[in-house]
Amino acid sequence: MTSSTPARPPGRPRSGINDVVFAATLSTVHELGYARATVERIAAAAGIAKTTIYRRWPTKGALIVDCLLDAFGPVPLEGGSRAETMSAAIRWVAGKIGEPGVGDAFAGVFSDGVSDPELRAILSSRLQDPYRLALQDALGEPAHRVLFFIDVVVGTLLHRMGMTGRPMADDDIDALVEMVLPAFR
Amino acid sequence: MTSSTPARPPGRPRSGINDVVFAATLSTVHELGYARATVERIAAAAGIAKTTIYRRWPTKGALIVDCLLDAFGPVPLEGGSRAETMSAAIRWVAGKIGEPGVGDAFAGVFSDGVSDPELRAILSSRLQDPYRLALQDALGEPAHRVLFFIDVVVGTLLHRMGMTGRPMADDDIDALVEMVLPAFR
DNA sequence: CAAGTTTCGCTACCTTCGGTTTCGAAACCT
DNA sequence: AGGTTTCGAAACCGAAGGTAGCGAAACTTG
Repeated sequence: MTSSTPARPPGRPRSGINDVVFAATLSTVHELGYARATVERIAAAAGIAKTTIYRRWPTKGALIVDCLLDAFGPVPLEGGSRAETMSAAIRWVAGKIGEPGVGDAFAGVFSDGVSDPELRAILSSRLQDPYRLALQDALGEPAHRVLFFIDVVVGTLLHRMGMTGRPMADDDIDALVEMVLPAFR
Repeated sequence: MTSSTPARPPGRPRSGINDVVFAATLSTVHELGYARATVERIAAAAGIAKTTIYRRWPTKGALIVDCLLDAFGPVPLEGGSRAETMSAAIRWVAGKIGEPGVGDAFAGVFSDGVSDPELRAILSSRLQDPYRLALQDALGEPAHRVLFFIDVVVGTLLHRMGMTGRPMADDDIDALVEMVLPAFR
């Protein structure tokens, strides 16, 4: 059973700072915006060196994606009607995007991906795919329908965030839910 | 009547290169992506000096916005039923975003605006507002409803473009039209 | 305790890019 | 010809992503 207790590798162990870095990332992005939240500033806010960040994440984009994965966590999909499941998912992602720093970081890394195919691949495979698969399973919809659903919901929320700098208000989220549900009845 | 013939100002006149610059911008963005389409490369593609561009547009973002204004032109809103008007507007913007370079440029400048309030103001006032006002007039909807309509349509199209690198396919545009229309009946 | 291994912090550095400055040459009007 | 403005070219600045090198710190194993 040596493989099940994979004896800690030699050398100095990594300090458990991922959570600190994620928190520093969100707060820095929230305070300064995505572009001014440089890796150096994030490192300073986390109380570590910039090189330590680059030792763990290959690029700023990868750091942001991991940070978003940590911030979002799993999508809540407890049983209920299809309409309830979809409504809950929409309100959940809208709430997350409204949390301080999350929406800015999301919109920022999404924007960077527009002109960076490698980042786009990371974004698609690490961030979008897990939720897409969970939704396919919960809703019994084919992949392209779920991708369309994600485009509409996330696209709308990010467009509002990007144009106004603020998350979407609750009554518009209600309108979004009421518009999307009939299309997937 | 001296004011109606505003005697050309003295000095060397500006050469008529705006159209050349716009074309060079779109083709460069299309070939290299938004981030790699540097002002220097755009200028080279247009056969002019970088400083000439900065003499006419204060920032890269302002150049892109003017380029997009030129590329989009006025939204076609000839009379017809509300449904026909909205459907035509959706398909028109989807087609424009699908033109080479336009979608990339739009998504890129939108992304930059996320962390640049000044650019966001330019984007909102010069690009979004004219179309919003035209739609308010044509549809008889209040501002916040038209803004929601724009968030949904443009947000969805840009999210698809940003995640896949390609414009949305026709059948998904059909689904978008069929989802949006009942919400504005 | 000593050797070996890995991570950490720090500093310096490279490259790219947006944007500015400077200057001489060209184009236009009077 | 003289005045005014634009153009192209080149050098330059500052910010930011990302890298390299080094000594010190933190572990494991003998």
